Parts: sequence; C-alpha cells; structure tokens
Amino acid sequence: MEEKNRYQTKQKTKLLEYMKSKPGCHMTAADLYAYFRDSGEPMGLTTIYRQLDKLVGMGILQKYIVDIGEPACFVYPDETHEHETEYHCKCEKCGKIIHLQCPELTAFAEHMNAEHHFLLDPQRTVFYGLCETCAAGR
Amino acid sequence: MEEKNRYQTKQKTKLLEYMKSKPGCHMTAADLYAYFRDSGEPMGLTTIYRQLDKLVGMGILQKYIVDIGEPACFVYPDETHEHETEYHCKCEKCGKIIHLQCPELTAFAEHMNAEHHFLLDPQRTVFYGLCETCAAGR
DNA sequence: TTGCGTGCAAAGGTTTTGCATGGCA
DNA sequence: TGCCATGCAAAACCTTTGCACGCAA
Repeated sequence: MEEKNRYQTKQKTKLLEYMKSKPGCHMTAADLYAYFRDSGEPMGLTTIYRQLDKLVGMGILQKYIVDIGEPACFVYPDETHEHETEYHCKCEKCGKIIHLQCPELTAFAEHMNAEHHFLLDPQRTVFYGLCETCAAGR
Repeated sequence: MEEKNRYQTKQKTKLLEYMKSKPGCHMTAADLYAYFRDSGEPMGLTTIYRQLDKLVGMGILQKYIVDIGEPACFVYPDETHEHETEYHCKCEKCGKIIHLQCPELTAFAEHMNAEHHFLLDPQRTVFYGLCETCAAGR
C-alpha cells in the first residue's frame, strides 16, 4: 500500500527495462522469475511482486487477471498500438486467450462513464465468453 | 473434468435448492459452507466445490471471479431480470462492487459476436475501473 | 549513516487431490 | 452389489508478510 520507491536499485532498473523491451507482451511473476534466473542474474520472487506492484501503482504497467488459480499478468503497453488498445478475451470452454482491438469498446467505455459514472479500465478487464470454434460446437 | 453426476444425493439437492432460493445472489463456496454448517446440516467444502463445478458445467449456475486472492462467486440467474441481466463492476481503488443493468452492453455483446466472432458472457465478465467517488478523488 | 530494498523462509487464503467410507440405484 | 459421492486431511498454488541483511543516497 505504501509507495516509498525512493531508491533506484539494480532490480528495479532491470525489471522495467525488460518489460519495456517486450511491449504488449503479458507475463506473469513466475515468467519474470524464470527469465532472470536463466539470464544468470536471478531476482527474488518477492522482489518481483513488490516491484510489479509499484509499477502498476505508478501507472507504468497494466495488471490483469485471466482466471482463478491462474497467475496475474502484467504488461507494458505497446506504444505502437496506443490509439487502439488491446483487450483480452478468454474462452470459457477451451481457455484460449484472444487479443483484439475494437473501437466499439472505447465507445462503450465512454457510455459507462457518461451514464453510469463508472470509469472503465478496458486494459484490466477480461471478457469471458466463447470463441468462434467453441460457440460453433454448441 | 469428468462429469459423472449420475446419483441424486441429498447434498446435490440441497445445494441447488438453496441457490435457486436466492436467485441473483452471488455467493462463495465459503458462504455456502457457513450456511449449511449453521443450518445444522453441514456439507463438506470439497463437496460444495465439486457440486458447484458440476452445476456450472451444466449451465445452471454462473461463476465469476472478482479479483485475485478473493474467492470465486457463484450465482443462480434471476429469471425476473432476465431481459436486463445484471453486470458486475469492481472499483480498482476502493474495491467496491457495483451492479448495473445496461442495454448498451447487450448491444456491445452483439457487436462482439457479429464482428469478432466472440460470444460474450456478460454475467461472467467483471468490469474493472473506478467508481464515481474514486474517479473524482484523482 | 539512514532507512529503504532485497530475498529467504514461512504464513496466508482458496482450490484441488488422495483415499477410505458411505449411500444411491 | 457396483460404483459414484462424500468428507477429512493434506497437497498444490499464487501471493503476501516477517525479518535480517545489504545497498543506495
């Protein structure tokens, strides 16, 4: 909860640099832990969680949750697609994650804000439903 | 994964009856465990989880996840409001859960299906963002 | 030197699994 | 009688917390 974040440590620098080098890629704490371990400069899982929390609090990273029992995902937004943010859909049947860009959602977010006074965070939200293949199979 | 579900047990009957008696109410496995314990006819937590899984698989209950570290919620859809299903919004800041009914979302769901071939399940989806109070405070 | 950051170990909470027993058909 | 369902205990899983040490400023 408390944001101290006063020191510039090696871990902080390396973590943010790596996230920035993979814009638009969503990765879990475990992914990052494995990456740094394999890179020869291991970073504690606790540190990774704490730094990710801070970066999310600063608005630099986006965090979202796909499903229960599955780890949270973190992403450094892809500047290339800034105008058309990427959304996450998860098929309830086959578990596939679908990424899509859709201006309609932006319009819907504006409606939510204007009519329902709720400021939607589409990056964080995960849409559940059925993918084309699974919907056809029903 | 395997749906046997061949026997009609007391637990199965009682669980479904209770869920049906509270249409539109979302409850966790722990809620149900406490209810049956206090009602004098306790039911094992494992059984509750397994029966809930089966009921979700049969399409009788809806399951949704509010946030990481928080338990999953289960709900028996409220037939009274069938035409205007209730959606769940969670404020990322204060954690408040907001329920709202909005025809715009139905329109958006239709767009998703028509244009992106994704059959949205609005009951299951949790929208993240900021509530009015928290948005104003920023 | 100050006190935040780190990382190991352990706790926390929800959900799942193993296994012997009980109950439906 | 056959076999699924139950429920206790324990595991599995992700995440958070306690605490001593290290390192940035």
